Amino acid sequence: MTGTSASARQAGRGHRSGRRGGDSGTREAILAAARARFGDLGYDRTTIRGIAADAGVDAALVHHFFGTKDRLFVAAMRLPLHPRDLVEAALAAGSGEQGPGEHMVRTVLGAWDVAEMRAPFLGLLRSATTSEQAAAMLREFATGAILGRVAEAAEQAAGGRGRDAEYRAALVASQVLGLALTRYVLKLGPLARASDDDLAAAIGPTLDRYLSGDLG
Amino acid sequence: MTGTSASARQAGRGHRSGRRGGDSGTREAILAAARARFGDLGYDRTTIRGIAADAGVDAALVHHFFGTKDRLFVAAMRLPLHPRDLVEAALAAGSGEQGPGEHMVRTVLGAWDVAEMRAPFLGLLRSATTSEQAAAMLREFATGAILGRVAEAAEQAAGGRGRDAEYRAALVASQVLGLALTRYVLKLGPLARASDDDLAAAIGPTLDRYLSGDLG
DNA sequence: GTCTATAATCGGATAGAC
DNA sequence: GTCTATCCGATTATAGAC
Repeated sequence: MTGTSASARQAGRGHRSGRRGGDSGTREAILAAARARFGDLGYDRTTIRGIAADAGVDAALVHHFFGTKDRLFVAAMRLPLHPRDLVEAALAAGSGEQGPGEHMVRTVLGAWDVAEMRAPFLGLLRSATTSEQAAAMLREFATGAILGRVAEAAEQAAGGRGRDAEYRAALVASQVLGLALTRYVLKLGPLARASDDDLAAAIGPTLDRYLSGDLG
Repeated sequence: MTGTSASARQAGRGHRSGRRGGDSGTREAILAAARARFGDLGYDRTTIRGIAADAGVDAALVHHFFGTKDRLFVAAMRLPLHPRDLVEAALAAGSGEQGPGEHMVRTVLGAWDVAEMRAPFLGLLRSATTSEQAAAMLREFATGAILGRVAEAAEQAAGGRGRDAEYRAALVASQVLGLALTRYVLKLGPLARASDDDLAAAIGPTLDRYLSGDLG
């Protein structure tokens, strides 16, 4: 569906120019195919054979490179960015013109638009509901990515009530993951159709309140 | 995990008293075991053989009663209540003392506390990320259950902007499903620990705003 | 590095005896 | 209604030849 069958050549190692002793590009092709398959189908329904077919190689080769399916999953779901850097990068851009929450929603939506990010996100979300391993990865990413934002918000906002920071971060995660689930996985019509602007305007204030507002 | 192995006798048919010609209780035992397994593991990781073992019967009997795994899933995920009735029932209780959103959060949390509801919810949520069939069922339930609430809210609130009702309902669904995902499936610490009161106070106003507030 | 076997399970589904 | 026996397909993973 995300059709990246046999592209993505010349990934690493700046050595000379010809092919090195142990790099023909197939490893990257397998990784790309795995990302796409895990993203579309989740862990359970993705097969090594299917990945190998997409990459145009034999199934045994996948094992040769990555060992088990578990290890391949971890390698394929690795993001090109560290969670914290994702937030930091988005944070540097346009700070101040709008509420932090609105900016955060735009950042999230922007990340989902990049193929190299969307596939891992989808794969993690689709697999986390049945695989404890995937759940742990998503948990770590969600809290790791959001806690940084929360720390900053708590810094400039509250004076005393900064110790429910983790609770506030979790509330943000619930809304952000809920949006991802309903918009990209469940594909609820109204949310799938909505523009980034509309969603930012609608959900941004919610995050602002979770981050630093009065929670009753 | 939800241990209901061989209970739940005498479910239907008010005929006389002795066992009828085609009802020995095993059918209900299979259904109960299926509910528990689908809820804990999702569709893919649940096996007919495992369900049969839990119910204390042979695997062939499961097929005899329900045919295919798909049909068994549908039967097991059927709620004891119609979505609309769920909202209506919760609506009738305490209306007026608090915001509609806060009441809605309490209703949802209350439903998740009842075993006969939690298992289907979990099963639907766990399976919807990889099965289009399950996704359709969850989609239908989520929108069906929430649209009634929205209709009522739109009635007493807005005068003109009542035609983005489906968009508002979808926003509510995103937060409610996000809460379910993070609290019951992902088990994010702060959300799993939080009390019903705290969650209602924190999330209720969000729903109120989605239902009838200004969305930018 | 790459592929051909092949091992070892496991899962859904069916036929048919009792 | 219930179980035994079985078919058939698919999957992960490994050993080893080229």
